[in-house]
Amino acid sequence: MAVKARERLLTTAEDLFYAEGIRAVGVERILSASGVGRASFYRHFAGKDDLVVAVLSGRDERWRDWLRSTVDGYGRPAADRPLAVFDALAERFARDDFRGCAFINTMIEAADRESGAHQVAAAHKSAVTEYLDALLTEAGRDDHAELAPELMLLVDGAIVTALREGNPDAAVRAKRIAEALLARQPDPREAVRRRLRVVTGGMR
Amino acid sequence: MAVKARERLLTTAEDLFYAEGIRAVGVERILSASGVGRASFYRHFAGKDDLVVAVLSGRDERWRDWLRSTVDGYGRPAADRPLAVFDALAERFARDDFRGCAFINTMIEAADRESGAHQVAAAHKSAVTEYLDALLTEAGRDDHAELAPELMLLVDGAIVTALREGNPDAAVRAKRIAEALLARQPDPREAVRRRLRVVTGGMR
DNA sequence: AAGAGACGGCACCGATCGGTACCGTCTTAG
DNA sequence: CTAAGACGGTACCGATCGGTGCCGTCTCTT
Repeated sequence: MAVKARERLLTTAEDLFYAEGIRAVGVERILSASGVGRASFYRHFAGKDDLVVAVLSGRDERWRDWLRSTVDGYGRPAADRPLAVFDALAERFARDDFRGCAFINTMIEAADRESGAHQVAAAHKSAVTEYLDALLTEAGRDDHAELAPELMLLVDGAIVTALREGNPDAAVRAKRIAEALLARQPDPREAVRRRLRVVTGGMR
Repeated sequence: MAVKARERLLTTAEDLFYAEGIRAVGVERILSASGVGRASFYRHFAGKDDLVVAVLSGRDERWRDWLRSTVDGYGRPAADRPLAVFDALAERFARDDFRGCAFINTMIEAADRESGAHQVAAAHKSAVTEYLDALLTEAGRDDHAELAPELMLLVDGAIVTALREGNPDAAVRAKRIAEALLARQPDPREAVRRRLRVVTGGMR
């Protein structure tokens, strides 16, 4: 066996789900495309839902590894790395099989928030937000806690826009917005609060 | 007949499609929920695809009417109206049946760009972008042509984020980003180009 | 060489998909 | 009052959905 059945199922399903949507792809399609027998499929996975969760979990891990290594690969100083995220996105958007964010797509397709697929997708977005927070912190931004969700909104907006327009322009557009955001004069009241927090650090 | 069958089909289908997704809702569900007979459905619509396009077209028109009248209803000066869009969004996000943007959802669900549903959805987004452009122009922004797609990216980002987080916070977040964006120092080269365009206006 | 486990193929299940045909009823306009 | 048309109900169609069971083969390990 060149490649194990389980692996073939995962990669085939990931490609089909991403390209056409989870609901649009039946088990039969995955079986014939992967060359795996029907019985073997149900030996490896409890059912389609189980496969979906496994596919998304794998993609989550690999996607975040890709982002981290791509941003690191640019070799820019820490201060520039938050913006470099949008350069990485531009690479993604230019791929000819780009079909948006698999996790956003899943949260929209799997309307039920309790479903396993929906929760894996939600967890992915939280993890990426945390990564942005870390990048901002390493860049020395005191306002990282406010900026991270704002950058995340720009990331998701860029992804949806790129999908909608069918070209990668949205990445540079989002980067320009992020530049304006990072250049923003911090709210003076917030700044005072932050300074106080440092001075009284740890006190209660 | 209190309400005509066609109307009941459209409103019922719109609710179900928006709440659960187009693919997730079968014709049978729409029929039983609306109380319309199967034959009557196919008398009014060529098929499910036809119904989907009709539903989306209606929603497109009503959604844009709602946005325009809501923004106008705030009674703010023209200069503040672009930002008021995000106040309107906040109202939408707070509705308990909020499930994101029906058109983004459709473009994601209907992966085929050639499908009627996909194209209606794409046209909706273009129309909203034009509306933003008009608001910015009326606000006296020379850079309206660059700003409109940027605001649109923020709108879509806010919608997706609000859906993801399950609360309306993303609206104020996007508004703060938009404020930073509108306060941005215009690119001096762009400003020169704009000034030139005015001076040589209409010349060729 | 032999046994075990992984595998692909296939038949089959009930449920549901989108869609068609026909029929009796109810409303409405002339 | 009557004829026409809109309507709801139902039976039915082939196709596909997710899922189960069995069977023969192929490949490893011992």
